[in-house]
Amino acid sequence: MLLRHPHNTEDCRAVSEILQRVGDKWTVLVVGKLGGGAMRFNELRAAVGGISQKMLTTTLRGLERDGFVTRKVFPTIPPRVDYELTELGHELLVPVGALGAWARKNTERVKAAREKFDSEHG
Amino acid sequence: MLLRHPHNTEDCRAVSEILQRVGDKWTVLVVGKLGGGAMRFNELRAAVGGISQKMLTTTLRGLERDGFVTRKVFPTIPPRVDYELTELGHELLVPVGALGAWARKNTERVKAAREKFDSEHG
DNA sequence: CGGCATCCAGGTGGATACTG
DNA sequence: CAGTATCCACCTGGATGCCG
Repeated sequence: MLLRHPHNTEDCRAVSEILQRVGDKWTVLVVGKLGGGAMRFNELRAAVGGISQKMLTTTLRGLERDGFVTRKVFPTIPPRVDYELTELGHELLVPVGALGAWARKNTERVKAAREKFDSEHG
Repeated sequence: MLLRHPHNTEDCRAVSEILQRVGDKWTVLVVGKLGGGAMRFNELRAAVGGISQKMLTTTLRGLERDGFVTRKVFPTIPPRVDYELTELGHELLVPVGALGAWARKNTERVKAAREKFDSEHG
């Protein structure tokens, strides 16, 4: 038998947890932007676009806590804070990027399925 | 080469959308269980565990709408409804499984990072 | 500049009751 | 058995104001 995708409960829970972790509104957008190199707080905010100050702070704190980004404070006036992906953060981008590639490749199929479903169900 | 991952805004949005789509509380659990083959409603509910009737219905409807599962009704008494992954659903499981594999492989690193962060930040 | 504190609207999901 | 309908607690995230 081929090595199939895992479908026992524990593995599914692990998958579910990581997906919920990175599946919030901003996390992958922020991580994606940081994939290009270190950025300052407001620089990152402008690059992501549409994110509130509160949510960028919250998102970055969570990523820092989990070891995906580092936070470097320069005690200057005005203050400067740099955020950068860790090695772990870069590694996370690999499977996330794979999922993204799948998504881009199959948007049309999903869109077609939705239109079919919606037309059939009033 | 630093540009291993896509980090332009459009790609990140696509990734973000699919992650939010499958990043809800139950979707991957349900899809994961269905990866083993077709299942009836209550059978699936017992297999997933802890999911309410309402949420299983909602989750399955969403998956059906997007073309990830099929719903087959047998007009018997009592009624019987089978749910099964489509080809698209099976394909989705590949990148999702990859992310899950990454998650299982790195839980310890994340856990260690969290403990370090929490001990340093009161 | 890069935060934190507060308030609040909307969405998510659980509990319960009812139905063909 | 496999739903639908309703109510409600909680959480996410946006807006605003203040601060070192």
